[in-house]
Amino acid sequence: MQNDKKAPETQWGLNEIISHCKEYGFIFPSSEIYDGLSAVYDYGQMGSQLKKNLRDAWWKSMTQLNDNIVGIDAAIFMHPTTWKASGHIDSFSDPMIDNKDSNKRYRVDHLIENFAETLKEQEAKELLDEMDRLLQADDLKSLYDLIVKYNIKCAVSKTSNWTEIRQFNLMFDTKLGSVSEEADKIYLRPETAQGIFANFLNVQKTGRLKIPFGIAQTGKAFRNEIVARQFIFRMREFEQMEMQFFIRPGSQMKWYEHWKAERKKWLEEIGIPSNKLRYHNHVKLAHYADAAVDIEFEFPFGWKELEGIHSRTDFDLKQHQQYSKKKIQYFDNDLNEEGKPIGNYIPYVVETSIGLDRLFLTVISMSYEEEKWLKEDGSEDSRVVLKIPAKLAPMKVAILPLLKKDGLPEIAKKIFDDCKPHFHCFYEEKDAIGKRYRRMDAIGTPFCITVDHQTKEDNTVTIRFRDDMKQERIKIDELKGVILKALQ
RNA sequence: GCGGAAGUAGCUCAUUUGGUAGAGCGAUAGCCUUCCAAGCUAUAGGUGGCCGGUUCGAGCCCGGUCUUCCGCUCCA
Repeated sequence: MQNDKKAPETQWGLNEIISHCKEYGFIFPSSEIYDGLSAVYDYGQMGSQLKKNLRDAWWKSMTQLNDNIVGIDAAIFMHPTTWKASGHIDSFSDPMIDNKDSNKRYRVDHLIENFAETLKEQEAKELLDEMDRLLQADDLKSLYDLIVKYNIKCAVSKTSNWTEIRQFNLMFDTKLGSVSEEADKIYLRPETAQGIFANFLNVQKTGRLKIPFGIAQTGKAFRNEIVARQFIFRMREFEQMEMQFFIRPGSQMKWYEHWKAERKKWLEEIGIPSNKLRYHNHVKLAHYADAAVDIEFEFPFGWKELEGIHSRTDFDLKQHQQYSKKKIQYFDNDLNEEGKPIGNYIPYVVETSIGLDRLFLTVISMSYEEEKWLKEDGSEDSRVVLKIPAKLAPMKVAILPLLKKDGLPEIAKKIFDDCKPHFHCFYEEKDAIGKRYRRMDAIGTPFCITVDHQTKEDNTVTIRFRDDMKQERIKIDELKGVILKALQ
């Protein structure tokens, strides 16, 4: 189809990956039997396992391999004031207006500001003051009147044929309480970070944690994106893996550089090719950040953000301190140059934030291959294979009797039962062996164990490697050890 | 949200001026096979996205609607 911006060196693109994900139980469009739900996807039997493996790998690297990082699991619902404090209510709800002739959409403030630049200084100031007042008051009707009064035109169509002003907010809201009239509006969190900030004191005190330390969390977040496209890259419901690292003020650049390097290193360690990763510095910074960088991956549709590292200063904790009227401070017992404790301060924060779904898409993108080659008799052979790093693969091992007779299935089932507790195994005796290998390739199973007649003589089986299709013969007794070693 | 394109079995598609839908692959159950898909047999699976209109009769014509894709708008 038309969407296929395939990387130049390959014959496949996003569409092939989407099809493959659906065909083999990785990802389905949500509510497909009801014609689907835009920009929402379900993870299937293979996908949910791969996703879990990625989440587990991240969680382990953060909370187990760093002795100064702990994990939490905060609720999706938070007190509405949280989002006042974080700035999400004010900064990310923009009134929009469309021009009916050009179909161009504008943010109302941008439209008026651009127009103001054409006015004399005094007039412009009056207009902008009025705009600010109305924006503050959420008075969309009067804002519309203002646009009409000044006869502001669309730059493209040169007309002032405007739609009504509509409020766009990226946050989903719902009602807390079963009686809707008495209920309060609450939001589905648009990021997990605020659950960490709101629990800063709880975790720091109960964990007796000393700065610098980090709090990690994985979980769902929700954003009402205007346009959601590119498969699971941008979804309305998605999963974040975030870590907020709390540090002494003034040390933010050191830690920013530290995590910038650490995170790219980790991505490479789990198997992402380094030539598919790059940094992209933010020029325009968000209201809370004093430095920000993306780690981008080369997706089938181009270089896009996979993970962000942000120096968030003390913005968030300071905001929560102000809105909650609770002192959010840390007493630092380390001594300064004068030999006295450094004392109280609001910690600074360096954040690492990666989208689990984007990481999933990254792994699928880099793993997917369509291979073709000539067989010995000259005919063409091919396969689709997911070369997922073994330790991330959803299915680790397939146990296959070469034939469905002569006692081979019985031996294979025995091996299957022995291996089951140690890693995810799949047993299958149907169809020719080559066909079963192909099916395992398609879901990315790194190892196939085949039981043949020789097994009955010397207790050996063949182990077949997914990536090069080579085989080795090994003793059944050594099987578990060999595979466990390969999965490390 | 606007504009354009598309929507027939799990997948890829066919049914050439409207006459109650087929194939390949896949799946399932067998058979045959001692190592890399496409050997044999059988079976399942579609109210042709949905609703309505024209017609004796519509997958094919018309209208609406939903969904997907492409472009634009937005993106901490």
